[in-house]
Amino acid sequence: MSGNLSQQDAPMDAYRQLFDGILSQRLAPGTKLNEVELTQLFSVSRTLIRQALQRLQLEQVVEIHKNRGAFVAAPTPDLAQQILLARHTIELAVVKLACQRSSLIDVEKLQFMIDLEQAAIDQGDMATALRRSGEFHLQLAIVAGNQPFVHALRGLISQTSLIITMYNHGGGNACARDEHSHLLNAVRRGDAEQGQQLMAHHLGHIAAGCDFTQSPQVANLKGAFAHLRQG
Amino acid sequence: MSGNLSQQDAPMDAYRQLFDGILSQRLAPGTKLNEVELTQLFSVSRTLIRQALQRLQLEQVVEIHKNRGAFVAAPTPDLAQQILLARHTIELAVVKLACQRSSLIDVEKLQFMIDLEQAAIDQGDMATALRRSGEFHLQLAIVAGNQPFVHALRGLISQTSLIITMYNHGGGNACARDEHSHLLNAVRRGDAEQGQQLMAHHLGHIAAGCDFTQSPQVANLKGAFAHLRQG
DNA sequence: TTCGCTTATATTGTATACAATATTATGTAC
DNA sequence: GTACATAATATTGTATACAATATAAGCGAA
Repeated sequence: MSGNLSQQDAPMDAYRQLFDGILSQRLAPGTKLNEVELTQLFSVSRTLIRQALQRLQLEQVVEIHKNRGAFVAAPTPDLAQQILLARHTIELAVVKLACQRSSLIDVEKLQFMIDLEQAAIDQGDMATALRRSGEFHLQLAIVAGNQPFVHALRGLISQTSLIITMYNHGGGNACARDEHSHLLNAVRRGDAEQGQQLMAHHLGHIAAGCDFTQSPQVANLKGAFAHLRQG
Repeated sequence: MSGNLSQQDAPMDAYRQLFDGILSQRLAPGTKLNEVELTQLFSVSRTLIRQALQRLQLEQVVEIHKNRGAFVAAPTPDLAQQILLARHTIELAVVKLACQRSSLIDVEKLQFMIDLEQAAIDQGDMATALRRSGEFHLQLAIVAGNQPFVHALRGLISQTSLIITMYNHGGGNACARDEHSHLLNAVRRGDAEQGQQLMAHHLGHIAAGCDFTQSPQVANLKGAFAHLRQG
């Protein structure tokens, strides 16, 4: 049903916790990810922590500096624009494929994800909304049926979350629901032309909502995972 | 000058050996990569072998099945076409950027890489030629100045090598030199339109050279690395 | 023989131990 | 007090040891 990269593993656990922490903006860009702290937070050995960190690095969400440790990535304005351009290129191709291939079930699932995103928005939980927005885009790539696109977008979408955390100045993301809905309508009708146009606008809005002249806030590690400290 | 992903490390060593082995077609698709055998071949501990394998997995060049081990990836015909489509999408964008941004030094380096590839062809070393062909495409992405494209293409190009190993039936790749040269000419002139057209043809030829109706040859591990066995 | 079961071996998964490097703290000279 | 050198600490890098799983071998019954 979804990308089957060996689910339910123990290593996956630390990975997903960190991944969600980053996408939900609990882990701010630049945050140092101390390995032993993470072992205590997740109750696994450093081996698995390091696996998770390496994977996150290869997804470009974490930077690892030799002998210095791992940090949540903090894309520069220049890199941020490269990322958004890459998304533009890939997602235009994705939406075209999705328009050509999507089944009824695909559309239903996408609609469900839009509803989930909206629910988060209604509750004022913008962090969750942001994460679900990303999941919608990724699902679109899955529907498109192109594994390399899914793979590439997984990293790019996560990085976009970091970009929004760093450079977005409120407001801009609220219109996301309508844009996703309109996008899905184009997919429903199989109107690739229209779908691509909407996607281009949508991604353009993300970029437009960002101010690439000022910099980050760096949170601390234990604070971000306070909710799962037992003691 | 090139992508600076921490060079000269010990872990990099095992990674690069395996990577080159795959790209040079010494390691055939489907080959089981036994961890202890690799420790002996490369004289490092399993820790580093596993790191290398994980990285190769995330580049989609190796598949790791839980409790079963690592195998050189063997793309199905369907996946192969997805990969070539992804390359088409990304590399058309890449060549456009390269046409807009390339400096004189960039062009010289690209020309040098074409010469290297041709040298390998002249010596009849098609495996090396294939690897260098891939390096040319990757360098083009570097010149284009888009890090996500570089990142994505690294994996896609490697996978293409596997595809050619599995499905290509001779001949088709010989025309590569001229195609790369023509491509570079378009970049020199900054003619994005022409560059994209040539790139589309070039990638089309790769696909055209493949017969997706028959399957692989699987080599053994020790044979592929016989040249570095000290004994 | 061949199928199925049981046991032995091999291989991978995870945790720990040790080594190398970087960071911080301490103390002394100026 | 500041700057520098040196020592103590903390953190990461790598190798090994142990656990869990899968694979292969042996064996008996149909």
